[in-house]
Amino acid sequence: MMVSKENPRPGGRSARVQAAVHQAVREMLARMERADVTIPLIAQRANVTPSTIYRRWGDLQELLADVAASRLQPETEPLKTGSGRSDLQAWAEQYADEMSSGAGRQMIRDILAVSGTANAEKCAGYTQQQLRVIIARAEEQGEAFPTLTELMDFVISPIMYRILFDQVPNSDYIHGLISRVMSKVRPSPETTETTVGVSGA
Amino acid sequence: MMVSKENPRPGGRSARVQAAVHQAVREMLARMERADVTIPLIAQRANVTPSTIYRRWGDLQELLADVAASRLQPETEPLKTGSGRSDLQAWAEQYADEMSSGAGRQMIRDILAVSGTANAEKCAGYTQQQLRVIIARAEEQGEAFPTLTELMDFVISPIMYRILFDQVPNSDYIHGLISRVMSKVRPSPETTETTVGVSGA
DNA sequence: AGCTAAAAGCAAATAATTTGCATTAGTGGC
DNA sequence: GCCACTAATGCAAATTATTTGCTTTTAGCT
Repeated sequence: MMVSKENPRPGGRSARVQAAVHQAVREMLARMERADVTIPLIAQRANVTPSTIYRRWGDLQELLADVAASRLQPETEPLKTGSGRSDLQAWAEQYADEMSSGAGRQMIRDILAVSGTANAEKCAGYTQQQLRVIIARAEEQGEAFPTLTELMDFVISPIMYRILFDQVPNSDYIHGLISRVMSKVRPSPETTETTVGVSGA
Repeated sequence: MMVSKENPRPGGRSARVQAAVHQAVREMLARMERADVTIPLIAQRANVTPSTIYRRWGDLQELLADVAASRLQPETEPLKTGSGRSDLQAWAEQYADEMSSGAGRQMIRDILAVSGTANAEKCAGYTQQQLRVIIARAEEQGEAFPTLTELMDFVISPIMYRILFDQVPNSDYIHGLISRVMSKVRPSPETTETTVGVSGA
């Protein structure tokens, strides 16, 4: 059988505890200052003993990262808006909005704060999944379209950098990124620049 | 007078305490597991009482972020290698190396982990400072060269994204990014795409 | 030199974290 | 379906980190 590598024993109670703790964290993050969120308080709200949380997650950072990663999982496919390009524009704007909101920003930070990269990779994986859907649709319709690597490098990365280091990217900025990456598409049938591809997976 | 906005009273003792604490943190990060670095231990090594650290920095995360930000300040100008492009290539490779090393990665994470964006902005500011030097040199020699915004968006951002979310960028990858951003230079004298510029500062 | 207040030290009080042991409740064998 | 097995949780004591009121030191100023 093997349900998954994680949770050696995912049956009833463990799952309930995990759900209760996650929900407690989400509620508390919504209702109070993040600095006031502590493991003992979370435990109390989740009707769980603190040592359970310490044993399962280790510390607050890891727990917050775990919760954030699960919240960043997209629940819907990118909207169909008519063309690959406009799908991309609409999706990227929503992505930037969600990520640059106070809550979104904090979730990314929580994910990046822990030393293990598992959550961060999961997060990037979600993004790539969404982009692949858009790419596949565009190609199905015969549109020339950037590769996944190009989109990650020249649309997602600049947006994320600004969110993390600078200021929030607005809609015009995103439009500019997309214009630029689209204009590069199909520069010539066989061409230079195979060096960019590193994508893997 | 007004020495700076920070440190209302930067004279002798405060400065000594700050230096001792910073050095203690650097030494401990070099010598032990980060999970074992605690404020009481830092205080002991710096010959300072823990409450001093708590009052000045608040908590361990803020202290680590402060130390990391000060360590990321570049100490030298980008090397001159002959052309703007090769300056950029050399500098970007070194930047990526430093940032993707275990220590560099951790410093970025420490900086991003705190809610205030002051340290993150400082860090991005350092990068821009270095790039401006390269740009100025290139333009002085009449080379066509990308703008600061273009370099941040299409060279730095992809590198940083990979470091944070994915895997370390290698030299070929960076070369590809630079080729691409250079190939876009001077598409036409007066041109479209004024929408990309948001740089500020 | 002397005054003032910011910064640091000290120690007691509070809160978080760790840990050993007891209990509960999934999982698989029968 | 019952039983044995063991992972996961609960509980409470011990440890460690953090906060806080008060005192002492010392930089900055006149």
